[in-house]
Amino acid sequence: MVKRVREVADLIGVSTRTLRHYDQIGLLSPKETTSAGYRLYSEENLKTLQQILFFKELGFPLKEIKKIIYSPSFNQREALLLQRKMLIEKRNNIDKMIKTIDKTIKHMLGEIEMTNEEKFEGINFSHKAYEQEARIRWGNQSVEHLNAKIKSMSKEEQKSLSKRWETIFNKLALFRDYSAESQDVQAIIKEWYDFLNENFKNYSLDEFYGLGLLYMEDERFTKNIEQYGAGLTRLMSEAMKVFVDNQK
Amino acid sequence: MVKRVREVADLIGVSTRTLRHYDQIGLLSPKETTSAGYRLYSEENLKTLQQILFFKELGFPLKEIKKIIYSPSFNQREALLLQRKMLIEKRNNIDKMIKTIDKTIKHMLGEIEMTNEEKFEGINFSHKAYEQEARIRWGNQSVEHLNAKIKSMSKEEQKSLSKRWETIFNKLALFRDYSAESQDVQAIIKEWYDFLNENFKNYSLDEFYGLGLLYMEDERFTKNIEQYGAGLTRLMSEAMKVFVDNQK
DNA sequence: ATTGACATTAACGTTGCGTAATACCTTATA
DNA sequence: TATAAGGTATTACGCAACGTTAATGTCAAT
Repeated sequence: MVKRVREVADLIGVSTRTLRHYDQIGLLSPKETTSAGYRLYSEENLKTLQQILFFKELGFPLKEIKKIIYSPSFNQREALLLQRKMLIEKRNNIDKMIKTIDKTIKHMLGEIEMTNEEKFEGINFSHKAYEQEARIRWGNQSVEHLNAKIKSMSKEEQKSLSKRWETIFNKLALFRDYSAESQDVQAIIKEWYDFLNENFKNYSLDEFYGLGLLYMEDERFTKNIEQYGAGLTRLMSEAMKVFVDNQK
Repeated sequence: MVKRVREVADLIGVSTRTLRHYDQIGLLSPKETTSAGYRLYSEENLKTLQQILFFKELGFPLKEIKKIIYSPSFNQREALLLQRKMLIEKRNNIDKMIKTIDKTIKHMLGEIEMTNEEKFEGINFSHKAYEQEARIRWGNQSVEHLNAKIKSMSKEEQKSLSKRWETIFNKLALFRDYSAESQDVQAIIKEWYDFLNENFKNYSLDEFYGLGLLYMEDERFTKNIEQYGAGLTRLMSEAMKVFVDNQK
């Protein structure tokens, strides 16, 4: 009639370790033990174990369960009601957390849209106030070509473009404190030059130089770039000058 | 501009222990440390800390946060969505637990009604099979009187009665292993005698003795009393005999 | 007697810090 | 400038509920 740990464990669905643990903390001691120290559980032990698991499923900590099960004065109903309250609090917390996550994700998506737009606004020089200057510096076609290209791209392509753009500036941010002449910075500038040439049109070195100057003056652009690190625009502009000089 | 642990802790609202912990596990290391080992936090450190706390509030474990914080933004979105799923699962679990509790409490209330009824059934000797015997032993009136009394009581009164009844038997259960002659047991029997006299009718000592015998024979009664402890009926019956003998 | 299945105790690992205990560092005041 | 007072640093244990080896003992059957 009495059962050993393995049998009890399999029967009820707990681990033998759990049984030993419950014995250790005095939550459920087997009715008797053999001289060799084997734990022997009675039928009543099994019933108690069921009770314990019941309260455990409801989220009671073992200490509480110990009180509930063994002290008749401790009112089970009250304990259950208290636990109910706690559970409802937990649920409310979780609801809040879920809402926060939803908000955050929405916000992130919004930010991405925003920054993407801003990013392309920084690249899109057809905006009236700068159109004339750009024309003067670069000649007509290049600007038109650039804008047309962006507009013709699918959302996906724009995203991909945006990512490469982002990567380059993130890299540059790492060398924020380096000089414009440093190899590291120059390597990134070359990447940037190649990026523009690949995606838009072949810029002449002079045009590229002019672009650098424009960056410095265009607030939409500086604001955008400075997000990656303070002083980045200046570094970039200077580095572009150095780059052009080196190529000549 | 740099801040030491205390200042950061007060500013952000965490403990210095937490800051050291985060440093230990590599979640947030101060930008620099003095030669004496003092941690010095930069503004950027503060921003990161805010981020960490944000994710912590959403229930992320620190290990996860470590990954999330130092990874690009699209991973953050994925992590948030995953966490959302987990939170919803948790909420479902909690809902289940609450439902279980509600069911259990209802069930308990039902049980209480049940046992109350059974309790009074044990006291209610108008049941046909025992009516005659009771009449023979006690005479007619007493039984009628007792039953009439119970029926005339409000639910509230019945509950109160039930509680006193319960208390007495719980006390008796404590002395389960004592002899019927012991002072402790006799004191409880006197309480029981007084209880009956107060609430029903003045029993003569002989009637009280007869009641004790009846208990032993009536299965409804024994079953009820044995719930408080095995062998209680016999102890009680014997103790009632002793009580009566002592009074004579 | 040996073996294989089952049991035992001991002790570390996990999560996120709280809470000492003890010793060095910094700074303000005398 | 010495000293007191208050910060900070480094261990290291504690908590909850077991999981997980590791080393070793017991039981039952061959």
